[in-house]
Amino acid sequence: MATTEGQELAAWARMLADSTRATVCLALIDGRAWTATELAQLAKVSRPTISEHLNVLVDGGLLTEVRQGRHRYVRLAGPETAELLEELAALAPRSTEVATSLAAASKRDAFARARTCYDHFAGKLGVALTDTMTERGLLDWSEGVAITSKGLRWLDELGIVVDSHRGRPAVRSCLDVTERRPHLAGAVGAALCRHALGHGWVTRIPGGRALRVSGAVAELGLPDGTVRELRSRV
Amino acid sequence: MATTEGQELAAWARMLADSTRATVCLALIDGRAWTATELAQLAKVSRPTISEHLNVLVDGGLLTEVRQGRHRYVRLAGPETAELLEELAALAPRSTEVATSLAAASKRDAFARARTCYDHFAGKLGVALTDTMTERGLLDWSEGVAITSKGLRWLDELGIVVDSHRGRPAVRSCLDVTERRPHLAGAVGAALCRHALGHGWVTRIPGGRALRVSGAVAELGLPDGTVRELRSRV
DNA sequence: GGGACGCTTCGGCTGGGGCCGAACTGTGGG
DNA sequence: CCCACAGTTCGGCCCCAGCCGAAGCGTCCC
Repeated sequence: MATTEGQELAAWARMLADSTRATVCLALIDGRAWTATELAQLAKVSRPTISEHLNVLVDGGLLTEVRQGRHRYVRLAGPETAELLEELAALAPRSTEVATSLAAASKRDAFARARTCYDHFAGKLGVALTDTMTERGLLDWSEGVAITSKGLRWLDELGIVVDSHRGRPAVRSCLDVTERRPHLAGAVGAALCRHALGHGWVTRIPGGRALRVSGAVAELGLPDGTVRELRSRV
Repeated sequence: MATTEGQELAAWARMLADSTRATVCLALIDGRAWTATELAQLAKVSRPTISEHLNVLVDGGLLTEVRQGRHRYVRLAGPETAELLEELAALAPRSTEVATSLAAASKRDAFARARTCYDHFAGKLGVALTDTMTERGLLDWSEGVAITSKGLRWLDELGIVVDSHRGRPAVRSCLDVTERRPHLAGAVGAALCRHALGHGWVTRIPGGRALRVSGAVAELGLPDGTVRELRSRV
């Protein structure tokens, strides 16, 4: 007998139904490739254990792996996967955190201010950049979202190369979890993020997806006030 | 120690990680309230078993229940839940169905043509209705989606009452799983669906979410050609 | 070649989750 | 008042998934 729709959904959900695997997947939303040992440390389990978990996730199509020498690198299978995980993580929170430490609060602040969502910008930074690009006529939202010829010229002037392989759409809208408004995703979103990271306009804050924003981020055309706000309080 | 984000996500996913529970949730996407016994029959498990599963889902916030006399009615907690399930079910399909029976094919056809997505229309019908409303200036997509004053007047003329309680947005865009284009959701989408069902313009095909479309659906302003297409092949 | 290192396989332990039948509770109807 | 019926609780069964330590495999580097 054919597998029913319910069985398929259950099989899929089962991949995330273990806290070790869920932790791994959430960590991978940063879009980078992690080694098995790194993930074992993160999830606080032994290497044999993480090895099995990664097998499950790769076999299930949630992750892809690249073997390089004696290393096993895994990453999320694609942007759609990351977006779905973001949504799930946002919808799951029945955590009624009452007393929060100062450290946790400032961490959450940094997360809300600027972070990566898989391979593009999110948080206040992501939304502000999207807004600015729209105001400057670089994006057109009349029918979904599209990049204008002016937008393409702008990318060119910045020296940003967009590789839109495998039919990935150039631009795509992605709902921001903290801002509840759309930010820019797609190949262009990824290219902008890669460019800014490569030039040190933003840098990753270790241990999470949060970003530290430097003044040079103004190169992306953001208003001075916005840049100042994004940089305040470290 | 506080529960980590990974544990929360895992706890949430665990609700769907059982094929019986997953089957139940998918059945409930039709937006109706089902009794425990009905669901037990559907999922082919005993009544004690379904009772426990429903406890899990209600406690987890995925379902809400109403007790009426000796009956226990459950339904999905809300439209967002339904939409998330739709997305998950659409992303999960690693089913490589090769040989499909004629019955299954015609069933899938009916499903793609017209169905409910929780409490609003989906499939070709949902997308066509959304397009028509947009062309006639009843919806405005310049910034997200909104209903125009002309749209409100149209609803009034049809005698459709929109109850937008608990701050549910009047209109909302929901990605159609089969058409891969947005269709109308939100309180207005629900009201249109309820109205059409109530007047017999569409009727449910038993055993699923698919709808049978009558010629009277033209009352919603759909072009003749579209109506004919939606009605063809039963 | 040999040792360090990243990862995997294997065996065995353990807990928890899903399932049912039987018995129980509570509601509704004649 | 008694029976039919919806749903629940209880006890017990079984299976599987997650975990680890020990041992094995393959790669890199000196």
